[in-house]
Amino acid sequence: MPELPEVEVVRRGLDRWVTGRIFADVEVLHARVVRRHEGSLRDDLIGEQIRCVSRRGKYLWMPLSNSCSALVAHLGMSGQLLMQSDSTPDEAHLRARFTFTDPGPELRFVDQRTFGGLMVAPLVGDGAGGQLPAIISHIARDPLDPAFDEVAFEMRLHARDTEIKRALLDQSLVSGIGNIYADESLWRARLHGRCRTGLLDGASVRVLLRHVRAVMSEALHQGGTSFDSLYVNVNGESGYFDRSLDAYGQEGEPCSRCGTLIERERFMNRSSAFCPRCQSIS
DNA sequence: CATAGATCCTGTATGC
DNA sequence: TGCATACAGGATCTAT
Repeated sequence: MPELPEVEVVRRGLDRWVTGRIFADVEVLHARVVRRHEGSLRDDLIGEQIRCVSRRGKYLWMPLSNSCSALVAHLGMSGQLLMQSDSTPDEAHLRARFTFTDPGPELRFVDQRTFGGLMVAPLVGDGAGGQLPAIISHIARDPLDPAFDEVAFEMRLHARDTEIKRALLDQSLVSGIGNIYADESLWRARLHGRCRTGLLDGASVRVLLRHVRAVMSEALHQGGTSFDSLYVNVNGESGYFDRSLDAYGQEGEPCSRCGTLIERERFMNRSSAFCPRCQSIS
């Protein structure tokens, strides 16, 4: 599942391979991929040059040379952005193809479950001298963003009456965290996902954030190694970071801290893995 | 308004 | 063997 580290790996790859290139053609092979786009993606992109590749949380966008809009991408659950030679056979779940005016590789969007999407959207100021697509202005900065406001996050978290895991997954509070890194961060912080946010003091929140940053940084560091082919497997099965997981997917395995068997419970329509002994609910 | 739950989607794994 | 069901979950929409 692509969360912040995986999306950042993709961003770095795209930045190197598509920045400065000009769209020659766009082929949408599955209507659902552009369900949030009004009009023709092709018409809005042909002739536009990509200025750079940016990211906030799990969203990617490529500002265009018209200087007022960007191609926005979200990988959803299973999306991949791949650089491929035009002679490479189409992938089974190829949803969109972007070709360029130069002879370099084409860009493909492959997405088995079609939770991902593409759209061209207007850019607005981000309040700190930068720009971001208006459509994602509700997405909070992520914990690796230098402009992430830790104190403001603490206050918003404390004011909220909900469970801490739900809050971590709320992209309008803090972005980039998905089910895997939420479980890992909570395990490291010895917090149960159902712990109420109102019970956490500032120190606890800071410790939790420190673990969020650490686990994401470690995953990002390892993700860099599989990057040469410009292929990042984001279907949750491959996993260069799998060996480092202490909670996610570890149901029935002994907790690497105390030996108690990791348990799993359904929560928010998804699985939560945790150590029933280490992780406190209050 | 804030929070909780339902929903979309398809390949893989499991159960009978 | 074959069919049916459960499961994976990010973001958004709907309900309370």
